[in-house]
Amino acid sequence: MSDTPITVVIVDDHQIFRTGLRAELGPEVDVVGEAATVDEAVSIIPTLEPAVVLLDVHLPGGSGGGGAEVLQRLAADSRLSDTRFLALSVSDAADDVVSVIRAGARGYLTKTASGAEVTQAAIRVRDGDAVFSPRLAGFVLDAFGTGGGETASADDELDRLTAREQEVMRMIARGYAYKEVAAELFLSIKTVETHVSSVLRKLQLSNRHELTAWALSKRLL
Amino acid sequence: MSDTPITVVIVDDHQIFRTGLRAELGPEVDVVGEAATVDEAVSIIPTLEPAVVLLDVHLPGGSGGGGAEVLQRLAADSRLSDTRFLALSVSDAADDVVSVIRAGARGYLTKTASGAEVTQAAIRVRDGDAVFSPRLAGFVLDAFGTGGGETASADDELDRLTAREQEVMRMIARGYAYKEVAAELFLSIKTVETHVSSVLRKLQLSNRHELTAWALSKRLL
DNA sequence: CTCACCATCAGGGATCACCCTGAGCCCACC
DNA sequence: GGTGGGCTCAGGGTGATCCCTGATGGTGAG
Repeated sequence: MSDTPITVVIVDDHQIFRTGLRAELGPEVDVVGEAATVDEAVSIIPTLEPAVVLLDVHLPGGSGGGGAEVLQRLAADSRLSDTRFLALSVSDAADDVVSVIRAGARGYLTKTASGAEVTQAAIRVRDGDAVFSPRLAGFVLDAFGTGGGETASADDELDRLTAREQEVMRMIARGYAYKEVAAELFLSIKTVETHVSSVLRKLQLSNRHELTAWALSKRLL
Repeated sequence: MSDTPITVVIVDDHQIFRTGLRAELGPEVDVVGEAATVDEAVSIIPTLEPAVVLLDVHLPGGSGGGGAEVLQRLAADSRLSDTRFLALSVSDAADDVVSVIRAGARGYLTKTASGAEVTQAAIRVRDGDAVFSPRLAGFVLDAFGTGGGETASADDELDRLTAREQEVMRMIARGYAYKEVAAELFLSIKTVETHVSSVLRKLQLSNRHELTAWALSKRLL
């Protein structure tokens, strides 16, 4: 515990929530920046080098990966070796928790938490603890406890897709026609076809309906 | 538009959000009370008689009915004949919107709205307008708009499908190929095609992906 | 009985989905 | 400077999807 405030960046797409969080956080923390989208977060966090990032799980922007995408895209940044991420979400859905924790978050609070609770959680995360909302604690132990060392399997398949493939995959899984994807991403239909074929082959699926089911099961939509 | 501020009650289970909303709302509104649960809301709103209630759709307490339950339990209260309800939610799910609007809310904003937008919406709702987030507007018109007095109910479209058409529709919406449906129901592929065409025409949809989305929105899968 | 509606199926055509091969470009890595 | 991978696009093909027209037989209402 140092005497200087903990520097914090708030990442949330709701302006009202960001304002409320700023007001509710105690003097132990110093909000040095805010971001409302995945891209904004990826842009400002490395320059601000905060001690803790309060990260909303459901975020617009980027390629649709939400808070987990922020973690993935910043994972390799050496400037952030001392930065901890604390996930905040209205959701207590198992898959949301698992994906963001797998991506590197050190804690997970639901937005029912008070400002004081978030403040204390930020302090504990800064000091290396992992913090979870009480009713998630047991569940988290279930999900990670038995699994020993490697988690591997879950995002393994997704990681084998390139960035462009993931982008196309999400739209196809949502039911967009090839021509719609092409128009949206400024590609030719043939390029979209190529990406879709790659995705289906890599995931060992045979059509877009199986892809939709797969994406739903992985909470990618 | 009067010169006196609009009296407002905020109903939301997140303290941080309530604080943020208070801070972001403009001087045109005067927050006279807050509630965090269904029961609290039902208790305080009749005594405060606010002009507008900003009502979260997902609320704890009561019998689990969320914001819609608040509306139902206060519907008969004569003290609230001049009180308007404006729903706020992180969700833009069709069912959430429909249920709370049916229960009597005069508008629906997603929590991505800024404080200024909420302020303006509160003013318009107080003046009798209905206010919806832009991307919900079209959808709401679809669900309620064309029908004058009657909402014509959700099952109306479904009832227009024959038994066989519904059977085929469910399988198509689940992603079955025509030949698979044909094999499962002991029909020729051509018959399946006919039924699918009828379904799409009756529901004014253009392909199986829209059908899947439609069926999901109606919870038929 | 007639008429409307439903379920069944066919032919034919337009479009879309998916696959395979091949190719040019850029960029990072060795 | 070659080598590999990712992104882009094309041609050509097969099967699936969707629409339109048209036909048969059954069934219940008037």
